[in-house]
Amino acid sequence: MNENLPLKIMSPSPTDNQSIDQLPGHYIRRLQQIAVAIFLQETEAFSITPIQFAAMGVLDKNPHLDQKTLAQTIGQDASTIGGVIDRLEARGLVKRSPCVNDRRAHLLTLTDEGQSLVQQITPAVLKAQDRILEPLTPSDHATFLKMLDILVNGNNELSRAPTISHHT
Amino acid sequence: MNENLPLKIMSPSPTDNQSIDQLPGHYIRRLQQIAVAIFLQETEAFSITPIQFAAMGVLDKNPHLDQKTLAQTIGQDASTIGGVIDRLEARGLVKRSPCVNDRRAHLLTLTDEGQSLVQQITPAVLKAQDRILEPLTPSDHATFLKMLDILVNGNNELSRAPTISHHT
DNA sequence: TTCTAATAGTAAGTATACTCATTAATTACT
DNA sequence: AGTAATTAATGAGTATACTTACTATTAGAA
Repeated sequence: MNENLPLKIMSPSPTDNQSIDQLPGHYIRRLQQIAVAIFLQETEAFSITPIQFAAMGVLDKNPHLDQKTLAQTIGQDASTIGGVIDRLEARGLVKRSPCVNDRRAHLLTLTDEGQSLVQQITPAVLKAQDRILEPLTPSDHATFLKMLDILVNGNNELSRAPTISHHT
Repeated sequence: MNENLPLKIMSPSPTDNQSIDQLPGHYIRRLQQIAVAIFLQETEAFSITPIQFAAMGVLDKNPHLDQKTLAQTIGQDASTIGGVIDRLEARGLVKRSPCVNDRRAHLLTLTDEGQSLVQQITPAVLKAQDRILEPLTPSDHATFLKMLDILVNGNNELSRAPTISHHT
């Protein structure tokens, strides 16, 4: 009869269904969306994405890094980082230079403009991080970060782009 | 002199730099990558993505949902869900039918094949969720999920695709 | 009731994030 | 030394995930 009524008219909250709401994967995805949204809000004036900032932050501390090592450092696929660097290079924030020791590799360095941008944007990035955790009590911040660390490092080898380990 | 040496030769661990490792946003992104990787591993035989499963799971419990409501339910943008449904429809798992009450809207329903797939894949999905949390002690599972819930719901309005609330 | 505002869905554009395949260069092995 | 295996980077292809703009439709207000 009312077969073609949109459900929201009959039931205002399809979120009542349990299967989605209880899956950690779903919450993790939502939190990631929110973290990105907050980051973009706080850094709006700079037109920078979280990944672009992560890449520039690593290059700021480690100039002359090759793309592969940069990708591993921030937990990224080699072919993803290529596009990220393309965009940063197009904006004049990063420079690719040939590596004399390995002519396959390109070494990456921040330009002066790139270094300046990292300095300018850092306070906004830190504020974004605070805002993400704000709903938790201060004492829970450390607990949550600790658990994130355990989960990421405990599952590290399962990721498609495992972060470099020290092999001590 | 060694200006063009790749850094990994000079220093085996660019991950030593602190700025990235301490940012919760970075850890959240890494955990999301890992959660997707585990999901895809466990459900490999079905060629389904986390978002596709989330959409089908909601439609399984709530047939005749319109796209907008579905998108809000799983915390997704309206234009993203269009492509997701396109792909599910192309595989014959979901059917779009016109809504007689609102000719702008399309109502979504799982096909028999879609329902069957949800049933078949659910155990693998649940196993994937367990694997994500495995590095934590069992008692920490609940704590972590509780914190995720606080963070997601506490920041919900900041997301680009806020989940429907009940307006009680 | 007609004109306007809001809404559902789509489309185009950008940016991750992965896959597999390819190319070029290097390393390892015979 | 010469061949084989490995590696760094790129390119094509797919799938989120967002933006703004656009169309069609509906709802509301003068």
